[in-house]
Amino acid sequence: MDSPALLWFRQDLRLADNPALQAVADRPLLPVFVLDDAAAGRWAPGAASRWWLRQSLEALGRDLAARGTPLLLVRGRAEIVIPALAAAIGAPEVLAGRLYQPWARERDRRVAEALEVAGRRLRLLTSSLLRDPARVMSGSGRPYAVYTPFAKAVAAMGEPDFPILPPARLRPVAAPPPGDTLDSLALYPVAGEPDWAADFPALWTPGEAGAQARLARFVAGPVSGYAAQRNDPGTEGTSGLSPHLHWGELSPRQVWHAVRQAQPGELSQPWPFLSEILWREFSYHLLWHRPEMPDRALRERFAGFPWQPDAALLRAWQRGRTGYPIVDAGMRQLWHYGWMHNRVRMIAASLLVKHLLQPWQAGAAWFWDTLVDADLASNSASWQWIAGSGSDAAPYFRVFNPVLQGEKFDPAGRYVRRFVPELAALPGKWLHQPWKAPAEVLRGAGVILGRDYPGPVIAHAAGRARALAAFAALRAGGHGLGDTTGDSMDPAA
DNA sequence: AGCCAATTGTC
DNA sequence: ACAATTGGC
Repeated sequence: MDSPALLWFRQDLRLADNPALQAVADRPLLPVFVLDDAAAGRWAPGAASRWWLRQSLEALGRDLAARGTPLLLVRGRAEIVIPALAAAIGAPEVLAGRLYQPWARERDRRVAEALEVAGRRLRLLTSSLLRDPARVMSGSGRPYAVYTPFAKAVAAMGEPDFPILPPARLRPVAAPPPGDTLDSLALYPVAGEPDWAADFPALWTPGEAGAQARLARFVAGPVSGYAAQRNDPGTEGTSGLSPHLHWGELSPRQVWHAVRQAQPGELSQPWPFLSEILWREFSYHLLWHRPEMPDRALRERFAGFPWQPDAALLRAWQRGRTGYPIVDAGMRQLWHYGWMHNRVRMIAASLLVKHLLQPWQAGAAWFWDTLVDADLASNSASWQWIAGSGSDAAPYFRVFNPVLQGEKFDPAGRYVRRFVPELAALPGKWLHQPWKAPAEVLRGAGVILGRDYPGPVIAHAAGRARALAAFAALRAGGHGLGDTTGDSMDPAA
């Protein structure tokens, strides 16, 4: 069989362990990436993701070109572009890794239809998850709604298959059609790298080689102390693999087996980390079975939650000016590096939805634009989890105390001092609650509250009480809330 | 993978 | 006095 194949790269920007690439065998191959923002709509990649994507496409293009099969880049509607390319090279088959976002599922259906009209077909392979979400079902034959039984079920399916090696060589098609340039995809808002990304390269190396290097570094060190170190935002205790996994520069089973090789034997040892991989799987499981997850609360009850949308409060949170140092450190780390430590994501998200009563969708939208690892499944599931509106969510009455969380997880203050430098000279005792510091301590640290650093946007006790009252009103089935802010009431529908 | 106030336990 | 535990939110 020597007919050419079209290999459609989407969120599997790698050569190793790529089932679609393996399925091509040694047929002539045209690799293509299509930037189709119109199909994705609101969920087209955000700014930080586009920065990443541009670099990753550059890397993939280099890797493919080195094997004699340059990557074709095209801007446009996939259901037009893909069938046209398949026709141009006479490919009976288009191969791609399966996507799970609602918009992508719709689009794949349209692409498949357009191909079938011309007697061709779209073959989708599982390449970005350990298990296909449709294949994991509870004993009752229904999808899982709770993480723990889901994780147990996936673990009980046994270790995933070993990764596939990258192909030794690839054959190009005889006459590749012309494509667009990387620049013309306009993944950067202006020519040259955007200035907000100035420090991204210090932390990130997008592309398959960078992903492999990051994985190797993780399994050589942090993975062994993961259970203890993962909650310390001031150290590199986590893997930092999330953006690589999002774009599929690495597959979860490559990660799984690298970790298993470092920690063979009982699954319980590497479990704290592998469990995070399974949280990602669970998020995709939820997205597949509950496609409304990015937009609407999974718990019906929350449809009537009395959120109080407020542009100024949202902006203070976005800019890292809430007056809670651990939260502000996180929001600034996010802006600076396109990434935030997971522990801090929970604290910052909790403050936004509980103390500030801002709808979780507003927080999710900000993360979508600023995170290099923005992922529709993980982002939506996690925001709903923290808001209490998700399947298997944290109960709404769990309200993080940002002072206690800061003291518990950043006891030495390394993290806050790094990202909130205006507080760097404050002694540890006051670092997580500068408004309580005596005047002479503040003076000694060179801090004037309200000028150099804001006071707390809301007192913790008041914010907590208001959040619990809102929740109580919800439980009582009422839609009103006896708040004192009057006209700012605006229950989100 | 919560917080907090009340209660109980220990010196 | 203070720590550990508990139950409601």
